[in-house]
Formats: sequence, structure tokens, C-alpha cells
Amino acid sequence: MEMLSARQVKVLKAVVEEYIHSGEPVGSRTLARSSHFQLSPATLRNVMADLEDEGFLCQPHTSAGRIPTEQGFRFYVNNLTGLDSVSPAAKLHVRDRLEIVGGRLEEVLHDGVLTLAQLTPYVGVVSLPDFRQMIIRHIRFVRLHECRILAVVVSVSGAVQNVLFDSETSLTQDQLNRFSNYLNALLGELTLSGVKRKVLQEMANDKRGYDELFAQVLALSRSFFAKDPDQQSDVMLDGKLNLLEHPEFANVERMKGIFKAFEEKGSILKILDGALGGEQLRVIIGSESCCEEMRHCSLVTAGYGREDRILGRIGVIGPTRMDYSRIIPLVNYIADAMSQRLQS
Amino acid sequence: MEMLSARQVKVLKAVVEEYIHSGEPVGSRTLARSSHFQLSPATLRNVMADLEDEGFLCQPHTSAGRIPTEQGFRFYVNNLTGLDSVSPAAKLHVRDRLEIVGGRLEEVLHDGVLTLAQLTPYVGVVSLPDFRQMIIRHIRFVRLHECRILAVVVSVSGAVQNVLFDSETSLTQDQLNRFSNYLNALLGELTLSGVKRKVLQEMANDKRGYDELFAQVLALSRSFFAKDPDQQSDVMLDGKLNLLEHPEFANVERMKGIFKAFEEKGSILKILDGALGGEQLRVIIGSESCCEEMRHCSLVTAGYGREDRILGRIGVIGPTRMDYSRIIPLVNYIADAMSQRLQS
DNA sequence: GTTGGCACTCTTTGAGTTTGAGTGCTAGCG
DNA sequence: CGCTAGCACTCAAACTCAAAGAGTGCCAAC
Repeated sequence: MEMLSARQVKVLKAVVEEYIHSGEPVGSRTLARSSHFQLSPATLRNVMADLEDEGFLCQPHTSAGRIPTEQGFRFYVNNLTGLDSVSPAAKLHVRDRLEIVGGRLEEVLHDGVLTLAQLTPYVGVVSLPDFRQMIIRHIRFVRLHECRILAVVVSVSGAVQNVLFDSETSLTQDQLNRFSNYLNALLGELTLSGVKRKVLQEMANDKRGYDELFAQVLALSRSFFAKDPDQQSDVMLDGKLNLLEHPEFANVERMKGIFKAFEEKGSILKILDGALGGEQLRVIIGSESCCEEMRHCSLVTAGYGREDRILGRIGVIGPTRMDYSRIIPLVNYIADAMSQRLQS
Repeated sequence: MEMLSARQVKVLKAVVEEYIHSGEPVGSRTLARSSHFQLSPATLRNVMADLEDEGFLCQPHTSAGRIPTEQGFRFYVNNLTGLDSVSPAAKLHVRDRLEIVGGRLEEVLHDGVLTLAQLTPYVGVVSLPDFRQMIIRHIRFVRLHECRILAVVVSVSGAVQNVLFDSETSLTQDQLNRFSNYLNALLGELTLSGVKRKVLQEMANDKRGYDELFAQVLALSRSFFAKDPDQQSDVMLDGKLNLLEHPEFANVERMKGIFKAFEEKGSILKILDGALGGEQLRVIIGSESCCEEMRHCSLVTAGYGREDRILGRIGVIGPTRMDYSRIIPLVNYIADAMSQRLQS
């Protein structure tokens, strides 16, 4: 890729912003008029032709204006200077909502996507942490029926997960209570997979096999872990309807594709957490998501979590023609606010 | 409404079925050709004109064929004879899926809507039972943090509900276990609201105030019931995308309205459970739902539950032009199968 | 009561035309 | 050498117009 001249950069930026604003291909005349260039349309045409050669712009058809290519958007986003700051009203909105909501992880996350869907014309999205990697506060067993047992697993961040499984022998609730106590005493700062590993390890070298209670706890744990809460992580979406307001999605076919991608959340999850490098902010533009249906969408996401550990990502999905300079700071702000909320 | 002659009924039925099949307004010629009437188009025109006067048919514009009005569909549905029987393949599908799925209420219901969404080109819908009216098997309390407590409520039909609340005093898990045991011993065949009523009653006439443990259980229960799991009932939907395949929803505006109704599930719930008369089968056609957005949709639902008590309704949402004679038996079949599954 | 015929209505389709926005190119200016 | 004005060209969108096709209503005849 060639180095762009200062003027080219300025023109590209103007084209992108005008296009984000209007949604129409932008021509040399509009650009000359609306913008504060002291250049004639003819000159701008030359510059734009160069930018097209370099792959930053393209034309839907010969007699139309230019629209940015993905590469154009990418350049624009990478060289974004002077981001908008989050409006005080939005800040208030975010804070207010977070005040009200209870401390359970799911509630906080749900509140986050809801807020994003309200403050932007896009879809709010958040990936739930992989439960197996969360640090467990405790596990309780509830006897449902004969051997049928419900395990209630609570993480330190307040996520609650129910896991249904069968034990090998019928146990009373009293026994289960004792087992719970015993097991909880064992868990230090462990993740669910950590506990699993520890339990399996202990079983392998049964040097403590003489301890009756311990053996029983292990047996139960094995049944429990066999079930493996393999729903792993998940995503929440909100504001899908927002997308319908955008002219680029008036096309029913395109809409169908996107909604299909939303329905099977796996693909969204893959995009969100794929290559979990853990950068704080991430912008995925169009086909960069490697998801055919999401070709016309962009994602702006930020990691949330406790201290240095990123638990998941929250952000928005919208058309590639997204108001990046407003959205990026907003997503960052909400991710920060949520992280703080989870800290407490 | 005038009495219809046998011939009028036959023509109306033919028009409805042809329209359900093709989606196009049906004209006198097609009707004369496709159907096994021994009548000329001209005669059929006369009959159809009469049916239009009576309000059973209408014309989109003068030079088009006729389409059934809601009244026409209503008559058709009410006088449906010779319903299709459920195909063996569909029966197998339903049974197979129900075999696999676990016994938890939510799982069974979710499986039901999923199956409907797969077997029909419509949206599967089910209303979850009002939790407050379900008979409780037991309640467990789990200490999350200081006064913060998680109640796990399990119904006899296997529904599990988590309720988060704060107790007035800090309690240990051991205390909570004892309280759980005590409370569970109390619950007979009671619903959650029944338990609530009983607890409040006992508190009022505190003739047993001397019993320390009992007093504490009551105090905790009060905190718990203050929280009141007021999410009450809820609906699950599946297969929303199916609707996009129907030509009548190619219109983006109309689609938007329907999806909006889906998003705020309250309105769907109201349609489903509204006037919970408890008929086994119910067909709601177009504006009969009294929901503006659902004007172009029909619902076919059947009640499911245990023995004589209807817990909720399951069925499909589709265009008014729905294949009623196939859908009605299918919905009935699935509701029955689910009820049986819940029985066991 | 039923039917054939006919005039009429209205949508749909496609071809042809116009309009307008926008481009590329070139010659000329400072 | 960079910038600009002008001009020819392109193409999509909008519009008009006519023809085709589906269907109706009505009337007279069987």
C-alpha cells in the first residue's frame, strides 16, 4: 500500500464522514461544497481517482459518487484522531442504570447491552464469560428426585449457573449438604476447570482413599463434572430491531442472513471471542469477521472484566457505515463502567 | 350473518384452500379449472359475488380474484372437517426429541417450540406457566454473601427458578439448610402463592411465636416473598426466521411491526393467555388478537399441562394464510405429547 | 338456474425517453 | 507543475406510454 499524502488523507476522511452521515455515494461536487476544502470539484475528482486506484474508495457504478471500501474504513478507523467524547447525558444514563441493577453478572451484562441498544441505533452485544474459567465461590447440591441432582454453582463475580445431573447412588439432602460444605472448603481461588482437574487428580492417586466422606464427595463430583456445563460461553443481543431502521438493510435477503447469524449465536461468539488476543478495543469491519452473513456489518467491542483478566467483550453490531467516532468512546465507556461494577 | 347454502360453503372452502396453497387472489377461472366443480366460471362468479356481499371474501382491486376475509377464514376453521392426520414422520420426530430431552420443564417446553419451528414454516411459541401457580416441591436457600441469598425453587413438574434476595440478618449456610428443611416439611401440595399466603397467615396469628426456629424461618420467608418472583410467566419463541420466507412478510414495514411484538413478549403473552378460558385448542385469526402488529398473523395454540390443569399454551404464529388443516392436528399432537412427558 | 359473450377495469410488464448526477479527459491558466 | 474550467460521456432512476393479461359484472339466451 502506497503512502498517502496529507491531502489524500484529508479527502478520504471527508468522504468517509460524509458517507457515514448521508449513506449516499459522495460525489466531487458535494464534497467541494460541503467541506471546507479550497479545491474545485475537478481537483477532488483527481484525488478521489487516485484513492480509488489505491483501493480506498470505489464506485457502485460509473456515474455515481464514491463510497469507502473496507480498506477505506479501516484506514479511517486506524487513523481516527479527535474521537468524540461521550455525552454527559449518555454517561448519566449508563451510571443510572448500573446503579439500579442487582449485582448478578448476567444482570449487569444484560443491562450493558440494553443500554447500548438504547443509546445507539445498532445492536448491543456481549459475550458471557466462559463459565469453566470463572473463579468459583461455591457449589451447592439440591436433591430433586432420587438420584437427580441440581448443582447451583456461584462464581465470585456473582454468576449463577444451574447444572442438572444424576448421581450414581441415591442421596439424602442432608448428605448433599455435607458434601457441599466439604467441597466448598476445598475450593480456593479455583476455576471450575481447576476444581475438576483437582478432583480428578485426587481420585487418581487415592492415597486418601481411607477417608469415607472424601471418597463420596469425589464420586459425586465425578458425576457432576461428567455432565460438564458445556454451554461454555454464550452471547446476549439486544436491539436487533434497530438494524431495520438502516437503509442498507431494507433488503429482505440481506436482513435474513444477518438475523440467521444472530439466531445461531455460535458464529457471533466466534467473531467476538475469536483470537481472544485481549486488546481492550477491537473494531471489526465487514468481511474481516470472516462471516459471510456479516459481510455488511461492523463490530466495535471492548473487553470487560476484573482487573487484568478480560472475562468477555461488549459492544455493538451495525452497518459498516457506522458512526465510529461516537461509538468507539461509548463502547469503551460502558465496558469500563461495567468492569468497575463487577469489581465491587 | 345469513345462512350459507351448501354450494356456497363448498365454494368458500375451495377458495380458502386454493388461497392458502397459492397465496394469490383466486379467480373464477382457476377455481373452475382446478377444482372438481361442474360449474362454469360465470356461475362461480355469481356465487363468489354473493360470498363477497356476505363478507366472506374480498377483492384487493376490481380486476383481481378474491381472497378470504378474516370472517371467511373463521368460517373455514370453524367448519373444518376432515383434518389431516399428523404424518408418521412428524410423530416420530416429536417422540424422538422428547425422549432425548431432560425432564426439566423449561427443556421440555423449549423442545416443543423448537420442534414446531422445524416441522412448520411458522414460529413456534409457548407460554411458560405462571411460576406462582405451580406446585412447589421444595425450596433451598444458598448463601451468596453476607445477607445476600439465592433461593432455588423447584416445582413438581421440574421447573427450577432462581430468586435472589436479601435477608434482614446475616445467616450461615448451616442455618439456611435447617430453614430449608423446616420449610420443605411444611409445604404440602401448595403453590408458591399458597405458601406465601400460609406464611403470612402464620405470622399474623403468632400463636407459635415461642418457637424460635419457626420464627426465624418465617422472617426469612418474608424477605423472600417480598422479592416475589414477579417475572410471573413468560413466552419462548423459536423460528422467527421462518416468517421471512412468506411472501406476505416481504414488506419490511410489516415485518418490523411483527418483530417488535415478538421482542416485547408481554403482548404475545397477553394474546396467548388472555381470557384463559382453557379450551384445549384455540385459533386466533388476524385482528382477533386485538394486537395491531399481529393483524396479519394467526395463532393456533393448544393447552398443555398435567391432567385437568392447563399450565400454559403451545402453538404457532404464522400468516393468516396458514395451513390450518395440517397445523391444528400437529399442535394438538405436540401439546398432548408434552403433557404426557410432564406427567411422568 | 346456468352459461356464453362482451365490454370494462385495473395491474403488470416492458420498451423508450428524459433527467440529473457524476465521471474522465484535455487544454489552458498562474 | 498543480489547479481548474469545460465538455463529452455514462449510467441509474424516474417517467410515460402502450400492450398484455387476468378478472369482473352484466345481459341475453338456453
